[in-house]
Amino acid sequence: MSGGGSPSRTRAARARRPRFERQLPQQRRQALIDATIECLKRYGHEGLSIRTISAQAGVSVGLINHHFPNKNQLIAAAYRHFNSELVGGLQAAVARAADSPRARMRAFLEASFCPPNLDQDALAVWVVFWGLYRHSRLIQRVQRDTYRGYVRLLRGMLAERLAQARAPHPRRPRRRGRPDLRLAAIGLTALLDGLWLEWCLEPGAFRPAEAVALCEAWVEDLCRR
Amino acid sequence: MSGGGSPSRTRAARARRPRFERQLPQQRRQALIDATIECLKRYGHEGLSIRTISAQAGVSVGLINHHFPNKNQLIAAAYRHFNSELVGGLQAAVARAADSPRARMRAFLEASFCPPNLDQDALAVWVVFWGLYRHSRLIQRVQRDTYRGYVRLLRGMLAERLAQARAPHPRRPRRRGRPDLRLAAIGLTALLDGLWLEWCLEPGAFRPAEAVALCEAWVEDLCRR
DNA sequence: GCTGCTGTTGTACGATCGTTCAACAACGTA
DNA sequence: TACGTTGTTGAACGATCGTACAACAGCAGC
Repeated sequence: MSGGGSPSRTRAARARRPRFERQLPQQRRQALIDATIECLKRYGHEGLSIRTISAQAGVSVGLINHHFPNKNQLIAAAYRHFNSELVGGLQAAVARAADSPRARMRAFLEASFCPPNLDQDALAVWVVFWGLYRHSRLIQRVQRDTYRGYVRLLRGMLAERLAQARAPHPRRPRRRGRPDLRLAAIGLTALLDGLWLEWCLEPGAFRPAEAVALCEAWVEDLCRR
Repeated sequence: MSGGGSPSRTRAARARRPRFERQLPQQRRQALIDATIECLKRYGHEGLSIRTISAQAGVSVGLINHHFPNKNQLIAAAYRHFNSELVGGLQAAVARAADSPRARMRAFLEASFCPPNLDQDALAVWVVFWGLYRHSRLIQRVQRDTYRGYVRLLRGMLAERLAQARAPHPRRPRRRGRPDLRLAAIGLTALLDGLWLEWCLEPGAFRPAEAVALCEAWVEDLCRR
């Protein structure tokens, strides 16, 4: 209606709103990844459809296959992004903390039990990705690539925390039954993940601060052994 | 080919293999539920299709809607069965154990870290169900119905275990910082679930016995406080 | 203002989805 | 042996799925 019917380059024709905006591939790819995660949060596994995602991103159905070879590659890219956001956020929180093993561990735990990590929507996203894990080599590869960074971060902090606890009495004999670092890391990871899972499933069951306290108490017990 | 072309009731006609076997609704329903779980183990979320499930059960596509009003009801029934198998198995293990709080707790833990509960296939099934949780009221209802039994079992055992630990010194004042039963149950559940999850994701990372030991050490620490 | 590239659109296609339903057939009953 | 009940089949329906592709159009460079 509002002008522009003529093909001649009148001022009105030039001023009309473009039907779409071209973007750099990198930006568009990221927008599609964000839309994928948003769809997972809103609709769960059913949100993983080309049409749902493209609608969420405000683009046409054909665009996804222009930027990604197929749907699975988009999902894997979204999983990679989601994972690195988590690990990156935790690393940043640790880096911001005071320069002591105890403070770093606390910062790590508090970041783990805060938004955006402690979020029911986030659990919904994780769970769908986990459900794809067994039958998608792409997802398995992303998992292997990113999980390493998480384990290294947690293990490093636990190691320096335990080392500090022993430091005041360097010649004290190692008590029988002191768990090795490997089992300690396994246990802390389990407690952390389990609490995180429980809270997301039933946010009213306990407060995030209680989860942090439970984890810290666990580490304290380890140090006292 | 092999006889029976004639509609007359010859002996060959009567002896021919029936094209299908009628079953009681209850039996057929259970067979469909079993097939659903088997499909989830084999194909993950993609196994949740009417055709896949009916093929697994060896019946036609139409039969499912004869025994279940729709697909979601079948899935919910499968989830209910899967849950009660778990809780029932754990209860049975506890009932078989010696009559002491410590033995019961150990039996519970060992059953938790044994097949069929400790199983990668089982995790794949759980994860798909969890992915449906947020967007299916049916699944939410089943979860609410069955999870209660699990929590009650675990909480009861932990309560008697902690009570026993206090028993020898009934008049000893309650120490500062002793966690209440509520938080203790939350922590044990988290540790248990987290270890179970970790093992299923990476079965080589630790042995089931180590998981049991970690949980028992955690309970021991609780008792000593 | 024109041209070229390429990001973007939207229709079309075949496959598969959940569900329906008329017809079939197994088997208890008389 | 004939009948009636009802568990069972399998074709068919419309909807939706992922992907392909020809046409369109935004925008930089000349």
